[in-house]
Amino acid sequence: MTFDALDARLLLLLTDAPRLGVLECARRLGVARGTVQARLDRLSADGVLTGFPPELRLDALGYGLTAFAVLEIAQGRRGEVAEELAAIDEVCEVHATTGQGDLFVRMVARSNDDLQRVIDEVVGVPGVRRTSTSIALSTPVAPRVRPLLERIAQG
Amino acid sequence: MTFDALDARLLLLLTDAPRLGVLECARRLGVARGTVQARLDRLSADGVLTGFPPELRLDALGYGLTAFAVLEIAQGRRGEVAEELAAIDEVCEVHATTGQGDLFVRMVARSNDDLQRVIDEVVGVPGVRRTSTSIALSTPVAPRVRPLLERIAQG
DNA sequence: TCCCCTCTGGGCAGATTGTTCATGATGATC
DNA sequence: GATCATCATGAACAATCTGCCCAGAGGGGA
Repeated sequence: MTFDALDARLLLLLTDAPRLGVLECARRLGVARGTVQARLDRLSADGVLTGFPPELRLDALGYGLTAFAVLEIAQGRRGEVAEELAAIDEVCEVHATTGQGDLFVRMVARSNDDLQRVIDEVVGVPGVRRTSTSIALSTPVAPRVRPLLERIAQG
Repeated sequence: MTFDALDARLLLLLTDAPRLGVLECARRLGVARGTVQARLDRLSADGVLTGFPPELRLDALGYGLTAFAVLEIAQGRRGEVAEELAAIDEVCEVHATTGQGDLFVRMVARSNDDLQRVIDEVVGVPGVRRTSTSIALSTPVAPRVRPLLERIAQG
């Protein structure tokens, strides 16, 4: 499985203008249309490119608050707890981590009251021992992959 | 600015099949093509829908390790530190938070050695006081918005 | 040298896009 | 109750793009 500069340039292009057609991509990259099609197919087949999910500004949707929680889990109940967390709509991301905590959770909410409710729900999951939460005040660097792609593209 | 069930259903549809054409969306939603077009335009104009970035599996790209760091920052140097962090390619996300730490960082790396290097780079940013890092062992819930959309769509 | 793989450039029929228009339905305003 | 603005519909148009096919060229490895 290879990933060359052309792949990276293609993905960068699609990052900037994701609903671009194959033909237009080919033009901008200076390659044949079939090449772009083949690359996209291959990237998908290899599992590198898993999709183009819509990127939403949750705050514009009413979910203006983001909070993080570190959960300490009772012995051997991690999987079970993770499942319960996944069932909570406002839980947007869960990682199992090394270190002080066992699970790391990102969640969103509409208001302070709403956040209180979500947090209660999260820490109320059976198997959760100790928790510590903090609220995101701002996001200096929003989730991104661009720099890595640019490096591969020899930007 | 409104966001109704149709908008949510449209976005869900695009979540599942992002490179779907407008016409096909219209068919599946059972509405006229112009309606879908208008909705997409409006969502973009309103800033709710900011794009369709390609979703990559970084591990398939060689970046198999994800780590989190909580940084305590020297008084009044948060902005400055955030800028420095943004300049590090492997830093994929930074949040300013309340609570024990001041900045929360997500980063990726190719290997343990590589991670060591990245961490050194991060904690070496001038203005960073104390740090604590942990490695993501698994990701039970990958970043998602789906449940919230489904709720709005009255799923 | 030969083989394999990829990229290229072309062509084809069929589908899709952006756009515009007139027509209803809905709901708010006066 | 009448009027107006807003939004969805369905249809039409030319232009473009898609998926698919093919033959040929070039580079790398056996």
